[in-house]
Amino acid sequence: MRAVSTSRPDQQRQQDQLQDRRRRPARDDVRRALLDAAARVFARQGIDGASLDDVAADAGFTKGAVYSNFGSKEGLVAALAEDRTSAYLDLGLEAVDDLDDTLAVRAQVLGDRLTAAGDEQRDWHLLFFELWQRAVRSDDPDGAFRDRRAALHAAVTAAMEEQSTKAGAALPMPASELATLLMALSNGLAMERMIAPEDVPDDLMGRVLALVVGHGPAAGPTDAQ
Amino acid sequence: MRAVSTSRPDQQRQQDQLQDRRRRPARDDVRRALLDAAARVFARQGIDGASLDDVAADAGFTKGAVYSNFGSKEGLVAALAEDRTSAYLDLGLEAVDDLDDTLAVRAQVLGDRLTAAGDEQRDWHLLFFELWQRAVRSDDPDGAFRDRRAALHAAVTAAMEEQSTKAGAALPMPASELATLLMALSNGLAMERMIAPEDVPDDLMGRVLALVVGHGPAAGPTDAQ
DNA sequence: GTCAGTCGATACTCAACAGTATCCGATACG
DNA sequence: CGTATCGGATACTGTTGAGTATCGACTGAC
Repeated sequence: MRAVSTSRPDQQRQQDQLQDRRRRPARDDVRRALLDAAARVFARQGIDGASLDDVAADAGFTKGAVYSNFGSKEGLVAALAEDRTSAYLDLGLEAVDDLDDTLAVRAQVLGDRLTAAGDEQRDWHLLFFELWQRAVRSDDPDGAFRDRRAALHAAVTAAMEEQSTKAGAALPMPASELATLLMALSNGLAMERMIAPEDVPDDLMGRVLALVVGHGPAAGPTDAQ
Repeated sequence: MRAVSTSRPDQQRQQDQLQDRRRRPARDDVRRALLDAAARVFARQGIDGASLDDVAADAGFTKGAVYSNFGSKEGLVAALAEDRTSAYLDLGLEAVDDLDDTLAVRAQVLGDRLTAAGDEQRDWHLLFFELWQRAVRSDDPDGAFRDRRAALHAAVTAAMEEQSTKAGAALPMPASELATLLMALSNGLAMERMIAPEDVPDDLMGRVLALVVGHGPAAGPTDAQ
């Protein structure tokens, strides 16, 4: 059962890992492994800076597997964007959900969670910025990335409205603008934190969000009128 | 896209433009032209995606000029970072300077200016993000980009403190954190605006800044209601 | 057990590009 | 003028990497 790897080629090592020895891995597993490897390698070296050989080798396969599964490098990138942007959306929503407190406290907690998530997923965040760049450069308005971002924005907006209603407190600006602000702040602070961690305290984002949200036109935290 | 030019090689066209025909352009002019072309081409195609031939051709020269002036592609990128990051710093400081009003109003104006600047300099902003990426990936703590960013942060912090003193109003958080916040917000909102302009109203940044700054612990101006 | 189809490995092609060596003409200086 | 130097053009090299053609082994169906 031990994965003896003395001098046998990569694809056999991979097969040992994924299933029993000499068994061909299921297609979905290969796909997954390649996508995960692509996320790692692209994040570290940049999409343009990484070759398909690099990606495939990291997954324990060869380029052939990539072409068989994704058709081209561009196809791999598109699949990756699809795959990982969904994960991002889920993470954001999860952070907003099932909180039960005043708006300001919720905002604080949300900020802390997003900051922590950004730290843990530094690599993925780098990849995210690169996908964003590609989407902006290719002014195709129907890219997967744009769609996903729009969905995230809509979901966050809805969550904001819901939270505001539940808390019975008005928001300081339209929910949709707050959603934009949240996303911008999350990305912007993550950037600053990556390049100069000492300038971005752990709780900064939470404090700012609490400040903004707690300053509603109809109901601040202390002056409920 | 050939202009009216018939068949004369590029370097002669360039010489015609910069000085009289057949006159060799001054070294500094060549350098400038190459840097400007690099900013344009890199912003549009990405640094990795653009070849030195592309850059040189855009400036009306050939690759030889690049190697003669910058030694390597990496050298060109470094010089570009040096050149353009200074410009960015100046723009930020200029936007903060010579304002004379309440803190909140100043914040509002500052936000508007930064937003407008981001719109006008979309290309440069894209390049900026790519330089940021490179700086983050190469964890060399002494890169020109990091240094420049640190200088900008320090300058903005100082400006914040000065403004706060002049206005006689306390800030809602340390000036240094406000500086971080300002930079993050500027970058983050610029990103959102590039990919989804309709989600980011012109005055959003100004309003948020005013909201934050107007909510000082010791002196909110009138407390918005 | 046999056979067809599939999937990934392997070995290529071909183009693009960073970098280099050399050349040539304009400028600067005697 | 004549000559040396300098800076950019031109032609070349080597390498890298995307994409392709083919091959062989595993799988699943009967």
